[in-house]
Amino acid sequence: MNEIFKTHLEKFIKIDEREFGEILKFFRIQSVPAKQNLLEEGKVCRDYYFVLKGILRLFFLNEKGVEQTTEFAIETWWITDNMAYEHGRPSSFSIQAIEKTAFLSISRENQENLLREFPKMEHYFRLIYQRAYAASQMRMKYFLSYSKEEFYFSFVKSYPEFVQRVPQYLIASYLGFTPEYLSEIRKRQIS
Amino acid sequence: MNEIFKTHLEKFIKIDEREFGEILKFFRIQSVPAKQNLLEEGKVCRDYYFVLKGILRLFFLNEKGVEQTTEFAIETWWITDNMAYEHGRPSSFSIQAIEKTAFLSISRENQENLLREFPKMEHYFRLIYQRAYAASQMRMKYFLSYSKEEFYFSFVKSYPEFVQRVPQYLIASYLGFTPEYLSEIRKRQIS
DNA sequence: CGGTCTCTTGACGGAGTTCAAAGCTAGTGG
DNA sequence: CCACTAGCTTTGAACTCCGTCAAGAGACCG
Repeated sequence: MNEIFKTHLEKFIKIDEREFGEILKFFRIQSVPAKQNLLEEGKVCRDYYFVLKGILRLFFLNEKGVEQTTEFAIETWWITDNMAYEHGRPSSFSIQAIEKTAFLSISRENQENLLREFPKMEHYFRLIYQRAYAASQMRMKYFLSYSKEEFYFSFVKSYPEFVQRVPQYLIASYLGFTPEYLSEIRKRQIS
Repeated sequence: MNEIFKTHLEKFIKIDEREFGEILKFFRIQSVPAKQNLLEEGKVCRDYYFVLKGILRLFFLNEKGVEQTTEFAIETWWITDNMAYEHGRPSSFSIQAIEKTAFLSISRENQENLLREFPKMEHYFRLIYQRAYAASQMRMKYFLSYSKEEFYFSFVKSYPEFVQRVPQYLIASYLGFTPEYLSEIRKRQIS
């Protein structure tokens, strides 16, 4: 399972077996069943998660008490409440497994030590954050430029795997509208 | 003017006068009047911008030909089309000065060389991207949890300086609605 | 003081929400 | 392997937030 992480790292940095072993020591490997929470809104956010197998989602409860999903993470994606993680503060989000999920986790202290000891990991994380930020910048663009209907179809086209693996009401939530409206959109397309 | 950059850097890394001089060589310093573009949609995005004095905005033309602003940058903020910058591709956005603006710019090749030569700058940029990503994650949360009216008032509260310095129609655009509706919201509040 | 850019007003329409109920599907235990 | 149940998806009707359009009122600049 750890091989997934090694293969992923090698896309960004050169790394040998011994080094990888040293790096792994900073992480914990865990596995949770579907529906289980890794982090709960209001609790201090200590860890950053890397998905090895499965899907996680990030969400919060809006004022009506409805869960609002804002991010998914599949294999080789990182996920956390970054603001809370960085400042060691209570989280504004919860994180939950959608499928049975295996993942690595690293605490902020461990991450700091890791980056100090392995400058190539500083390089790696700089690239990871840079890409994550670039992706979220584009997401905001799509969000503002498309109608909800166009937004849904562009999402399906870009991430067909999500539509397979994630229930529709979560996709609707992620895209910022109701499951009822998503159902209506889909009906239009089929006919 | 360069002192602004040095003071900013010192919040993240230790740096002496000689080193700062070396680092500065990777940048160009420029100044543009209000309304001038630094980057135009469709043209290759080569530079990353750091605002010393003034305000920049990032925007694109939607299908109706209306400018949609998605980001502002004031003093000590970085701004670019990150996706295009990273891949050296044509930009999906334009960047324009709102006020007369002085800024530093660095090309991607220069940034790569800078980070290779000064590992502490790799550390600096890792932190910058991490924060930018965390902020955009929270922005998405606000975007999805608030009504347009609440979103406007929370924005005014968090960034009063923007409301002072930026015309209302740009703020409306940034928040994802029309200047007419913003006007209506403001009328409600006053009465 | 003229002209252009920005902000306000109001009438109307439509995209998307809400609520309630029925139809499906998949997982679970017997 | 079937039956039951809980959770997910679909339907439809009423409603509302917000966009569109068009016109007027300020404000700022040369």
